[in-house]
Amino acid sequence: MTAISKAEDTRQRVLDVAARQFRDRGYAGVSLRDIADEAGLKAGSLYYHFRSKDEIVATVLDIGIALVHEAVERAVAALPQGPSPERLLTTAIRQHLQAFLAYSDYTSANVRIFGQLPPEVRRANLPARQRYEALWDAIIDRARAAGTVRNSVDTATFRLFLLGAMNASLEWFDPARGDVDRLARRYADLALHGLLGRPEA
Amino acid sequence: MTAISKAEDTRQRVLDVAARQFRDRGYAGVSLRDIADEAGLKAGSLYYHFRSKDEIVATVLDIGIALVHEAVERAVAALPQGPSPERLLTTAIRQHLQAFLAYSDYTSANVRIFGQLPPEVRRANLPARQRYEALWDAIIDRARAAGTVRNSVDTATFRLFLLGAMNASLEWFDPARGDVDRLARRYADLALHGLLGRPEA
DNA sequence: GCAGTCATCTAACAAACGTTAGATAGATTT
DNA sequence: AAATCTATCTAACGTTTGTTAGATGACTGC
Repeated sequence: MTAISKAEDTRQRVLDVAARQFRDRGYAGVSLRDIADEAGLKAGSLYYHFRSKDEIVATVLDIGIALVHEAVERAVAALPQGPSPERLLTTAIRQHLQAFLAYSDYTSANVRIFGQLPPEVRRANLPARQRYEALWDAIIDRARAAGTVRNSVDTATFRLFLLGAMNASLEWFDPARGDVDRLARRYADLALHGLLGRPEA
Repeated sequence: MTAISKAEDTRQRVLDVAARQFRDRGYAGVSLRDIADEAGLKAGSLYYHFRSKDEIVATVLDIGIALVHEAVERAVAALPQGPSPERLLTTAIRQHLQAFLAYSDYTSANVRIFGQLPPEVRRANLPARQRYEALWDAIIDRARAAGTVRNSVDTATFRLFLLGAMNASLEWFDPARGDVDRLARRYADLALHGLLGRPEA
């Protein structure tokens, strides 16, 4: 049995509760007493684990990005050499959606409340965001190198378009009632071929 | 000169200020004193114009949806008879993005803070949301009737995909520095033909 | 010039906020 | 058994919250 200290256990429970409450009611809409209540301790005790409310939300943000980043990076690295653009992007899309929706309390902090946080908190998490964007740009450019990507499509534009579409699934998709894999197949198909398929001349 | 009552003028100013502050700091992160300060009156005076803070945010939500709904509906109705799917969807996408970004303080309330609002406020605005979704489904189905839409693509899935991608532009696109029309052309191209264009057999 | 409506103000309310200091009980180490 | 460390609690702090009641001065219609 691995020795998990009581503090670490409590800390994790606090973060889980905080992430879910931030998602539902926003950063300012959740008080430390709300979090403490549901995590089974008193508001003052939170300060044994975190220096401030800002530090709690910053930790939630970091965890959310890290989980998705690792999942996508690992899956793409595990592909056989020289995958087709379809295979490469379908894999990245599936992994993003799976991780994103599996840890949706944490990831939704990044989507829903990032823009409402104190500037210092935002600033601290920007590097992690930019690294994840860079990962996607690299994936898209790798697909482009295989030759079948349309030249008229800009990498950053496509990345913003695709991540926007995927991240919005947080607002309506319920993994308990729908099949994430099927969603991923449909979104990959749309991202790669669009509503119509072949463009006109 | 049309006689705009002083009350109506103040009311509009309050809504403008409230929308922008909600966007930046969330619903609970903005106090009535914050709004009153920037609108040039005292917190208590807000109650001459609105019954509660909830009513202010509900009004902001309504305005945001109504502006975009009307813009898209009007532009689609003004198209010549029997437009091609490309023309129809490109027009709808352009209008959505133009209105969405032009009134971004109001529309971002719908995207950013809707999920964090008290359930009664959410419930009151659901019908307007559903009507806008129905408008898009009608547009997509009309394109489908023209025959060139791929059968494998589901209407609701495409609508969620596309609206998600477009609405995310709120988080990064600055109309003062970029060309909304160009963004619309690129997004329409991606939505219709994807990254690759023609799907494989 | 008077009455009434309009739009705003001041001042207060109880409740809730993030945060801190110091006490406390159980576990671990000496 | 004593001393230390760990994790939590209680109780309070000053500030801010949404909201209300009643006063106030400026316009409007007569």
